[in-house]
Amino acid sequence: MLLFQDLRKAIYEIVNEKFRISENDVYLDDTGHSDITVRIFRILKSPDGGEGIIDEIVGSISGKEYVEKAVSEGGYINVWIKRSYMLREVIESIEKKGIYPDVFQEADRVSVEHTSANPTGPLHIGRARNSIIGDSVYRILTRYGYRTTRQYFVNDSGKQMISLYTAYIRYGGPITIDNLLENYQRIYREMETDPSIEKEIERNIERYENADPEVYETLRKIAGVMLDGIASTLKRIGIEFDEFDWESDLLRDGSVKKIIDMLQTKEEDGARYIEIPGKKIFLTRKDGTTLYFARDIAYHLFKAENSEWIIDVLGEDHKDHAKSLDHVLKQMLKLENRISFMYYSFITLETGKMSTRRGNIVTLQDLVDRTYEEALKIVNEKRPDLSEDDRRKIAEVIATSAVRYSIIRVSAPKAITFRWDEALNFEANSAPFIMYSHARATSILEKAEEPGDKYDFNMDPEEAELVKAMYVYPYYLMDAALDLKPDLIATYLISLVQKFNDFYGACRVIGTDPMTYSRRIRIVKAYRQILSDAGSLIGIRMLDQM
RNA sequence: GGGCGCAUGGCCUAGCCUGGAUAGGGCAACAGCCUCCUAAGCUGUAGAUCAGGGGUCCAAAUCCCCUUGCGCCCGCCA
Repeated sequence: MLLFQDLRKAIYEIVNEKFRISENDVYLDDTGHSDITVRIFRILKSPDGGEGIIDEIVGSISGKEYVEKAVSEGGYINVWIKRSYMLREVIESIEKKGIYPDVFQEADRVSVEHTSANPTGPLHIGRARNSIIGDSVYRILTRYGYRTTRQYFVNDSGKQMISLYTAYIRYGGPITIDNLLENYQRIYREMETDPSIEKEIERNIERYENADPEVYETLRKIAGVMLDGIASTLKRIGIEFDEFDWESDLLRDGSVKKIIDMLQTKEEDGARYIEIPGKKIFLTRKDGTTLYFARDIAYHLFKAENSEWIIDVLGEDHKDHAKSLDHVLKQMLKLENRISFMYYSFITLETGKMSTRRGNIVTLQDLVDRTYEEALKIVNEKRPDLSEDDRRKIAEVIATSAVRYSIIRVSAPKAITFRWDEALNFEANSAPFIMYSHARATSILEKAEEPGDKYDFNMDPEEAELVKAMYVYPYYLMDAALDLKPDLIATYLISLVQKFNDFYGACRVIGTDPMTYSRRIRIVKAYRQILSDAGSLIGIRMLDQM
């Protein structure tokens, strides 16, 4: 089986044999000039290049069985791949293996750590960007053939968490998300005028690190309730974890202490720190309690035991932290695992930054709920023929897919200003736009009879374009996986759906002659399969009707 | 003050790493398309000094430098 990337490589080698070029000079063209373009400015300019050699190269490329034609135009050789070849590759893979492509297989184990939000309150949409990016990366790498583990590092021993605990002790009330959150916001307000609170928190940190069972048990219970809230909201949009790794476990089994002893620490007022180029990094406070950096080193060494490739999804505020961490792990501790940090910019509201402590947040829960209400309204309008239960189920799938799509479609380094009207737009460039085409494709197949075994390749232009868009899927999958760019899948999906919509408008399936019918049914089946495959990578669930 | 990131039609966004053929989409606007597989769709019109300036190159949205604006960081917080 030759995928697009194999063809590209083969053509590169043909050209490179005659004249040294860069691999980047052979690329997927999406401007309509060709399928694969070879840039030959360098050859034309060269004294030993020129027309003769170009003709020879064009001749060799034309000779390949999958090449429709190759022509030199201006500074390019435009290569067209046979659509029949593309169609056969896609259809055979799907009919024989049930999936396209089926060739990816990687030996390495990958740890994807994402979310890892302090369980001090419900997840807001800024934090949810972390989860959505992380889960998409997990899905893409898994599809690409890696053995992946999703990990959440639960901070139950930092100052914020102890503050939450201290607030609970001071103000009481039930251990519920609402009450704990109210207490948490209250303690930060009162801390401003009452310095004794700070002291109380410090004492509790010390008690916690010294495994005072009273503090430990209550705090784990509090963290558990908060974490359950976060986890169940995430589960609603299809995000789950393989492991919840608790900071306090690393504290209790001595691994944090071991790390601190291993490093060449210096002291200042009893606080231990290390020096890396340009800065001091404190690992402990003067009272001996540990700091996040120390615990994070221990955590990364823990992850490194089971994964060759460690991926952290982090907010842009963690860039310096991660850079220092990377230095310590690789330079000082000689860790050889591959480590990738993915950064994303924040989501802000039109009214400004979000803050759990101050309470001005849009939670993921709010967003999904409101998106669901909006989706339900539209489904009720469009499909009064369906049962209420069906309409609710459809609205739920639309809402969860739409929320994920609206966040993943923007590349990670770009800041997002959240606007309700944009979040609730279900037209083109949204998950419902993608899902709708799946429902239409399904509808055709439901009405259709089984086609014959034979089909021909006399495709209309819109069919041929759709076939190319499907054939090229592995190429985008590869880029998204290796460059860690889940947003590429969103871009790909939209272009694929647009090609299907063109096909749908221009080409009848049902009621055509047997050979055409047989081919088009196969195309629609393949499309449906590839669409839900690619959609699932970014958490879009397909519906058979909507 | 130092560091990192971002800037593309009224609005949102792709392309930038790896420089090359008319800068792709979408929203909003305007004009059309349902006796035909779901109109959450499709077709067309209009709209862009690719933040500004300089440089490198046969060729710059893309690479380099400067400037401006915005976001983030510079804790014995995480």
